[in-house]
Amino acid sequence: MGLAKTEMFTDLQNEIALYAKVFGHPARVSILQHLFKIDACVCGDLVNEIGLAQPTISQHLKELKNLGLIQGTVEGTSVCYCIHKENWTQMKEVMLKFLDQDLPKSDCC
Amino acid sequence: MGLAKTEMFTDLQNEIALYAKVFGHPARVSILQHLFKIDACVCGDLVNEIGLAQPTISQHLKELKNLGLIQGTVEGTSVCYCIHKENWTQMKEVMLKFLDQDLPKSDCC
DNA sequence: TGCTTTTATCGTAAAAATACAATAAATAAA
DNA sequence: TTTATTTATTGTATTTTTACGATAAAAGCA
Repeated sequence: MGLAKTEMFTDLQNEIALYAKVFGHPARVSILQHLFKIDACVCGDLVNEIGLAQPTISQHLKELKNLGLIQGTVEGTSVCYCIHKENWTQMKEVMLKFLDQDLPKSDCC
Repeated sequence: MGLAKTEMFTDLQNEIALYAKVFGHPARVSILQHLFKIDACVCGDLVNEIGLAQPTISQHLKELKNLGLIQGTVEGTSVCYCIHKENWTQMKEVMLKFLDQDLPKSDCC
């Protein structure tokens, strides 16, 4: 992207945007859905599950890990990933507060 | 961004990603928060409210409108924008279902 | 009609995101 | 130690996003 002028926005606005940006790609949505679905760690089968090259998946996993939404533990030659429960809950609170604002009762335009 | 291979993902995954992408910039988050805050239409003061150039704001508004999250009606020389209530509610349902999935009870990694 | 105000569009420079081949790194197995 | 397996990193071409100056378009006012 071009350079977003983050300094002119509040911390909350930037935080919401950062979370949203990581959900802004279907591959990462897919990875997260898979982690929820299997209800456990994913050890290595993500590349087969999603049809992207291994470096691409690794890059997406890194972004999710950088935001703290998933965690990975080394298990032999492979790495097991799962949802970071605490951080996911914290993210959810922030996003729900943004999405769940009261809509105006009156019709204006 | 580079080209996302949307054809290899489900409609839902692409829909979630599209909504998230539009929230993935603090300026658009700010615009939406302002629309909620004033609980009415915004007619022209968005450029002063947010510190970006007028064409930039116009571009962000267009993206929000393209996704149907806001609507605008012409009012003289200015245009009044507000949240599109039905579409916002629909978007919220999709996003909440994604964010509010059950976390695994067991600690795996 | 001519001028002002407000918003949209066009064009474009700069920066970021995406995808993947090539390669490195790390661990297990032989 | 050598080989195999799995994941991370590097490098890079392509595309998209962002921001804004310049300009057009649309409506009100003089």
